[in-house]
Amino acid sequence: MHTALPPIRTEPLRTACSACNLRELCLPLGLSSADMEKLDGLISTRRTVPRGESLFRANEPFHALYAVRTGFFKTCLSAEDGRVQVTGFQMAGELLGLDGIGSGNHTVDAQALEDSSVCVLPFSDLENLAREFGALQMQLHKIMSREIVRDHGVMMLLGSMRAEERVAAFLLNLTQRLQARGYSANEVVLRMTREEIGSYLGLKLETVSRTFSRFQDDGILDVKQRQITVKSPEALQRLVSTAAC
Amino acid sequence: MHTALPPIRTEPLRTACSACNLRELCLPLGLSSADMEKLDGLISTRRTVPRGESLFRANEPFHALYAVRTGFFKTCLSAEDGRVQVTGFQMAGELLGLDGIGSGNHTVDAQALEDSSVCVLPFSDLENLAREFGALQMQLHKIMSREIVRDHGVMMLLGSMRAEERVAAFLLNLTQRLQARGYSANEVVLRMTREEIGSYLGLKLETVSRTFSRFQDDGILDVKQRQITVKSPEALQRLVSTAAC
DNA sequence: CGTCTGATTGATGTGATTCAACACGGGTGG
DNA sequence: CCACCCGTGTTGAATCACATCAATCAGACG
Repeated sequence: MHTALPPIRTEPLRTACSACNLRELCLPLGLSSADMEKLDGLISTRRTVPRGESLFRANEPFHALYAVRTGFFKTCLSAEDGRVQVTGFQMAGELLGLDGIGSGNHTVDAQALEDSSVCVLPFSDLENLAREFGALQMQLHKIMSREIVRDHGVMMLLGSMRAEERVAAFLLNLTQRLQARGYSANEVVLRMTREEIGSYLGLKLETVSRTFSRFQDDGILDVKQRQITVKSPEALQRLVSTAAC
Repeated sequence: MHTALPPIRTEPLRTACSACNLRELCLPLGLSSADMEKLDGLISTRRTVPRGESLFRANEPFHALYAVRTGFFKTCLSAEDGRVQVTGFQMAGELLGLDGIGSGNHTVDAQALEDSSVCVLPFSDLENLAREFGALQMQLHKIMSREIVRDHGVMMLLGSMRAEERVAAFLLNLTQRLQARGYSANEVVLRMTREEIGSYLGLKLETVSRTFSRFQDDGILDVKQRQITVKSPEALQRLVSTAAC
């Protein structure tokens, strides 16, 4: 410990991909350190998004993908008639904006559910870099493919699961992703409202609330507002995997 | 007209991408003719899939994407507990297999609903070619992105639409895709059963059947088994867009 | 011509929604 | 510092849309 002057930059030194603690979860996964340095050069901008603000909105022109550094987002698809569907929740290391590539315009709103920061990945630069580095290209393709697979899972959930199973699957998915980021698998602080969970799961907020209460009665969860303690992950797992029987 | 000997090859000359009538709907979209010739070289194999057979199955290793040349497919996701979700129906010009890129294994079963044929696109070759031709890379990214957007639309459908709206949206989507391929927008021969439609839409087959009947009573459709005549596309459109009101 | 799969239709059941009342907690302003 | 308020969450009762169960029908096919 030294007693020298305080650092001149109050802002912390910009974390490079190569030094980012998310590199095993994010775009750089599988890249050599040489390739990763090239990727560092690409990320010239970062952006902070205060809670409640949008990172981008539907119909805005698409220019970049965004990698969540810190915080938590939701993506919403809006229908002409005003209905809104939450299509996903994104946490650190996950990519936002893939929906915009196809048409050149974003198709969903990405809103921060808590104060958040993202790395901006200008897409044409990313494509250029991907053409140079097969590993980056492959990783990008894998990420897009996994998003498709995730969506298929949600389709299964929405198409054929009952409320209890949906909520159980949602909680398991959330805890697993948090665990991969070094958090406890049993303690979750929900960043979203019951209504947002319901929208994602195709349920009304009352049904989500009731299901949480039932899980608490059954000793599976401890629910204190948004503070959830998973007392029996096994029970949740049983609910999703033996659902039809 | 000449009277010479019959052609030596009974098989018709292989259609190249550059000469394919699907090129405006398929991967080659937007490629220069020079690029398209390179793509021709990539497609060394074609495959026919008889009705009822699988093009690939979940958990099989992923090697290639498939472009539907003729016919009709469904993709199914199976849960451990035996439940099955139809995740999509694919027709001429559409790509199959994107789900397999992420893990290296297919995650769904792709089954032909009628005798079909596909172009086989070995994925590593495709990635190599995409690295050479920015236009091909861009087109591949767009196709994957559009699949994500489509999935989001299905999530909206499954999450917040009622049975009538789901069936109306399904029929509209089908007729629009058929129309883009030169078929009538009013006459549809369904290639799938009521049960498969129901699985896709998150409904039971009886509900699908009843909804068809109701549409017929309302004068919106003419239903004769799998032969559907859309008498009022406007009414269908109204159902999906003014649903919440 | 009988069999079989897929489709239709009706009667009944039920899980989720709707509507409504109330509770909680965090923030603001008197 | 407390009263009030507002967004959020919980809970109950009634309702409804879809599922379930069951019978019958229509074509396709051997």
